[in-house]
Amino acid sequence: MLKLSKLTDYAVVALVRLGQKSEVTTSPVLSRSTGIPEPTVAKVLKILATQGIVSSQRGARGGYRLARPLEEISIAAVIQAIDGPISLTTCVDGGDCDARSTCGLGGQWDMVNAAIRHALSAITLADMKNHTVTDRLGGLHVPPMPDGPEATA
Amino acid sequence: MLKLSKLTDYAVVALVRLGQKSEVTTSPVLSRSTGIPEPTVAKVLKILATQGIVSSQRGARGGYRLARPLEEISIAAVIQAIDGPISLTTCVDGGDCDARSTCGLGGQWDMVNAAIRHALSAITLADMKNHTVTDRLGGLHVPPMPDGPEATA
DNA sequence: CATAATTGGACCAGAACAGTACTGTTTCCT
DNA sequence: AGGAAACAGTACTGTTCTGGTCCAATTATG
Repeated sequence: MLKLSKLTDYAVVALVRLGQKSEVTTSPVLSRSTGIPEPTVAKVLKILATQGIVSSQRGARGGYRLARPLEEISIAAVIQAIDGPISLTTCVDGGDCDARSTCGLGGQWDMVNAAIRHALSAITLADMKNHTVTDRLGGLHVPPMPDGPEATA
Repeated sequence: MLKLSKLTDYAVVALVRLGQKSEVTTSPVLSRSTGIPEPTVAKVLKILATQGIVSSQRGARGGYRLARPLEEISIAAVIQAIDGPISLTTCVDGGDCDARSTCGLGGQWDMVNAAIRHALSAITLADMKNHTVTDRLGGLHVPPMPDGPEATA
């Protein structure tokens, strides 16, 4: 379906929320403020920590914090952190393709991959937060939450 | 992994090959000329027929034929035919998202989806064929990719 | 009209993913 | 110090989806 994993979706949500507060935040708090199940959000944060997207603080009073400002994190980076490399086909450069000699289109997919990657790299998490481009949202859309309507959990 | 199904890859290969002959072609013939297993190529063509990408002729002496010239078929169309709609998340407009009220980013993904769709719509099957870099099959070299074929509209 | 060729649709097996749970390590607070 | 809180890593389970196979409907041909 050419859809990215739900984990990635969660990652973006959590990261945007995380970018709205400067102090470290724990998984349970993030879970409550985003609506994502606690184990899942914990898993996502864990992965993001290993990829350097967020920095973690262990121990009591620990939590997670954005390693970079939202403006510096592209959607592509998040996708690559969670879902792995962005390669539409297995026929990428270096990949093994048994029908390579007969398929006739060499590595044309690289062009497509590059296009996708470029489009995804141009959008940052800040773009996801600032509702700049999207007034055309016909449906229900959420008010731009002032600042953490939870935090006092 | 943000990769599309192998079926889609096969579809592109089969379509490009199909575009190189004007008469109707059967699945077995296409299988032999592409290297794709017969049942698989048959399945792919079947799906493409239902989506109107190719026209089919049942019965003896039947086969498949391109419904549109290669130049008129975009990669996006093929992907949508095989993999379904291009929607990176389930949170698209009209989709059901239980965490919609809390995720905080309304339908920002639509912007990302649109970017992807645009990038994919700009590449046609003719672009996949016409290509001059098919000479280096064994090597891994990325085609000229200045800044993305067309992603910045 | 019978036969053969070919598409059309349904079915089944395998893998990949999402989600959950558990255990271990680290750090703060009392 | 001792206990509690929170991250880190691993393992497991259930579900979904892709990929592949088989049988039925259809049509030209002899």
